[in-house]
Amino acid sequence: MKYERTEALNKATELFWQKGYQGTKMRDLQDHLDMRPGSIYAGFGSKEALFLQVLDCYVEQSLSKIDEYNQLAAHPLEALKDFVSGFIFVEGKLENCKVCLLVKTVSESETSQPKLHTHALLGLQKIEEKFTKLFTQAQQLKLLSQTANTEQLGKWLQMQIMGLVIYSKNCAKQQDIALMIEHIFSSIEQPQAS
Amino acid sequence: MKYERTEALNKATELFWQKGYQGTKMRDLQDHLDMRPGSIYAGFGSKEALFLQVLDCYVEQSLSKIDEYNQLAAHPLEALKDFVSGFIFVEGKLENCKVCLLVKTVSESETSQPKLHTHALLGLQKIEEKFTKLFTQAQQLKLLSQTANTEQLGKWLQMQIMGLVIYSKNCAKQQDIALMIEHIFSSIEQPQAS
DNA sequence: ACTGGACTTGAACAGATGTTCAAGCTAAGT
DNA sequence: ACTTAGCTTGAACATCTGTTCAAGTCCAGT
Repeated sequence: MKYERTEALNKATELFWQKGYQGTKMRDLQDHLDMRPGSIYAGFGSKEALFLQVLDCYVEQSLSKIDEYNQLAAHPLEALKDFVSGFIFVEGKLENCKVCLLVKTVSESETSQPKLHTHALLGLQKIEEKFTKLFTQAQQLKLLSQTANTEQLGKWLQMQIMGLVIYSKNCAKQQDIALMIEHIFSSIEQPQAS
Repeated sequence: MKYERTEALNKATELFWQKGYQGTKMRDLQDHLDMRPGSIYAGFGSKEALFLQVLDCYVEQSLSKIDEYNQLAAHPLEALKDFVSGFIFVEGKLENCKVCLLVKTVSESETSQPKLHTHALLGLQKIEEKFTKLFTQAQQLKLLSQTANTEQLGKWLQMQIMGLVIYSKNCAKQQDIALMIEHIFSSIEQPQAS
C-alpha cells in the first residue's frame, strides 16, 4: 500500500494544483484517485489533512529537484537558473506552467484558511532557505561579490519566481518571459549594492 | 439608489478581496452588504455577475489611482514608484497589504472558472498598458534611454508587482520589501539592454 | 385616500459537498 | 476450511450554498 499511497498523493497533487484547495471537490478526488470516500478518509483523515500532506510532498519534491539541478549544473547559479526555467517552461512550453501550488495556496487561503496558509508559508520558507544556501555556495566559489547579501538574494529570487509564475498566465509570449529570466540572473551575477 | 449601488460594490470588493471568489459565500455578502438575497439578485444578477462588476470597478479605480499619482508626482517614474509603494504599504504598513484582487483571481480561477479568469486577465492587461504609457512619457522626458523598450518595461513592472504582493504575505520585514522596490526602480532608471 | 409600479424581504428549495459507517471483501495465519 | 484483522465500498446524512418568488413595503402621481 506504500506505493499506492505516494501514487495517490501525486494524483491528488495534480488536482489541487489545477483547481486549488476550495476548487477541488471530494467527488473530483474520488474520481481522479479512483478511490471511494471511505478509503480516502481512512488513508488521509480529511480533505484538509490530505491537502497538508500534498503540500509537504510538494515541498520535498521541489527541494530535491533543486538538488538535482545543482548536481547537473556547472555551478549553483546555473542550477538556480535551470530550476527557474524548468519551472516556467514545462516540457519546453510556457502554456504548461502552473502557478506554483504554494503560491496559489498562500493567495487563496490568505484569510479564510489560516492552517493552510501557515503551512504553505512554511514550505515557501524552506525553499527560500535552499535558494540562500546555493547563493552562499556561489559566493564561496567567487561567483558573487564577497559583500553580496545571500539571504537578501534568496528573498529576491523567491519574489521573482512568484512574479514570473503568475505573470506567465497573463502573457502569451514565451520570449518575453525568457528575457525576464535572463534579466533577473544577469542582475544577480552583476550584483548591485543590495 | 445610484450611490447605494457603488457603496454596495465597494463593500463587495472588500469581501471578495479578503476571501476570494470561492471563499466568499452569498451569506457573507448578505451580512456585509446588509442586503437580502432578493435585492442582491435584483441589483446584480448573480454571484458571478456581481464579481465581474467588482472586477471592473477595481480596475477602473486602479487606473485612476495611477493617474492621480501621476499628477502629484514630479515625473512618471516617481508616480509609478509611489503607486507600487502605496499598493504594498497600505497606510504605511506592510501588514495591510492584500494580494491584488486581479492577481488573486487569476491564480484562483486558472482552470475552474474560465469566465472570471479571462476577465481578470483583461483587467491586468489594461493596467499594464497604463504602465507602458507612463514609461513612454518618461522616455519622452529623457528619463529613460531612447532605445529602452517601454512595452517590455510595462510587462516587467507588472511582473514585479505580482511578485511583490505575493511575497509580502510571506515576509515579515518591511525593510526587505522597501529594498526590493528600490532595486526594481533603480534597475529601470539605469536601463540594461532589455 | 387611492392606485400602480418599483424595490425589498426572507423563508424555502434544489443541488452540491464533506463526512460517516455498517456491511462486504481479501488474504495471511492456523 | 475457518478465523481474524484490516482494508474497501457506496449509500446515506447533515450541512452548506446559490438562487427563487410570493408576499410585503414604500412612495410618487392622481
